[in-house]
Amino acid sequence: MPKVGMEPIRRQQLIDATMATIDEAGLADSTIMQISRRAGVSAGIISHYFGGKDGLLEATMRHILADLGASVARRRDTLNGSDARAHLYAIVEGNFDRSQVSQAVMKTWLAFWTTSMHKPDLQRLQRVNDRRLYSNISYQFRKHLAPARARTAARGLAALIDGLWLRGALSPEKFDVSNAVWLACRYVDEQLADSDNA
Amino acid sequence: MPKVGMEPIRRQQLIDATMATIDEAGLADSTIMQISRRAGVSAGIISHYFGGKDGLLEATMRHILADLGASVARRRDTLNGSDARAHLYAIVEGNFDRSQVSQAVMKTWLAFWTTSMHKPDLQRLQRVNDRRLYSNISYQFRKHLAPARARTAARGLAALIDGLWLRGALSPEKFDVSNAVWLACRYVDEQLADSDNA
DNA sequence: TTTTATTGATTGATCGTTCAATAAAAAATG
DNA sequence: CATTTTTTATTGAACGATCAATCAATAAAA
Repeated sequence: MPKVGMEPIRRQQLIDATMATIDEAGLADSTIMQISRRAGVSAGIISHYFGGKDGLLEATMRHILADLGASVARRRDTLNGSDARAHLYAIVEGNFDRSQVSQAVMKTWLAFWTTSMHKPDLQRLQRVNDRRLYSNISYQFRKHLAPARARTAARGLAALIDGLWLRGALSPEKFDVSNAVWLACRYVDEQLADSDNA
Repeated sequence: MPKVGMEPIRRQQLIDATMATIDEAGLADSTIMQISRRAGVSAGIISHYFGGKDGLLEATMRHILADLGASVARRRDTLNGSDARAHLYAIVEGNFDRSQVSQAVMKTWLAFWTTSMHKPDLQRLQRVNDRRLYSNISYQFRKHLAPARARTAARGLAALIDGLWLRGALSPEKFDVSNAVWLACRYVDEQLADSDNA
């Protein structure tokens, strides 16, 4: 089996297996033996490629964060120079991208949020992502709203996105993604409409 | 030390110690020895009063859920027969009650959310609480909005509350509770204002 | 003397890590 | 082209550490 250039393949297999295992058993009950077995390799491989279980978990979180960033960036690249509303819509839609709303990804996200509270490395990762979402939203709102109002609108939209996403993750029912996107976009409309009055 | 009627005292001590330990080390790294040591008792006591570690965790979650329910109920009892807006404000304020926004409680909440995804017992608890929040909000909105619009407004407000709360929990900065309450109440205002148009 | 409350060492099981052994591909050699 | 040699990839048993649960012993109140 050994062939050169296995590293990126194994890394991806193990990251996928990690999310699938977390989806099935939860992070607390995910052992490296379950993960490696699902990936079709031995347990020792994990320490070889990731230095240990912690390294695998951090790599998995980085992978999810990169996916989210790419989902948003992809949609925003299609509208160069469009108005703020279109950018805000793109941000909302990117956050509810297909790659972000599978059971496995949502459960992994939540598990990492919980874990990151006590692990500085993961906390830093989570925070960078959080600030980026807020900054992007805030920047767009500032095009139409005074700074203080833009900050408020950005806080509200970021919270609404996270909240819809969280409730979708926790609910046993199927996550109605298009309804969540619609709700968040309506919030954008309401905030921008307020710029006429005030 | 042994005196009759120790059970309720010990149970409360152990539940408090559980939240404090989760706050400090996270649920994943909270052992029954750490918890019992913090409570000033031996490890064996936990199995004696709660049947095991799982029983202690479920009792802790029940305790937090009861606190949240009481926080909301207390505020709503003071306004018998008031209008929908006042009830919705009370629900918002109850969800951001002092007892719900301490670091220890927020970290415990998040840990239980994550765990509940894989433990039917905890999932049922979490779900009952979730439905109650939504039902209460939805009922109030229906006084002023058509059913479909009331449902949407309720989904939005519930998500906004959870999202603000989640971002407050995850942020390293101090949770600006009054700002969160204000933001959620503004959302209530906007939804009720829409009943004039449409 | 009886009952209630509590202890904490022991037990059994689980898990992450390590590392010497192995196997296959790639490179070197004739 | 056939072979040996080297490199790369992988295995999985053994080890050490950790933890939840148990239960016989203990101590204080009733």
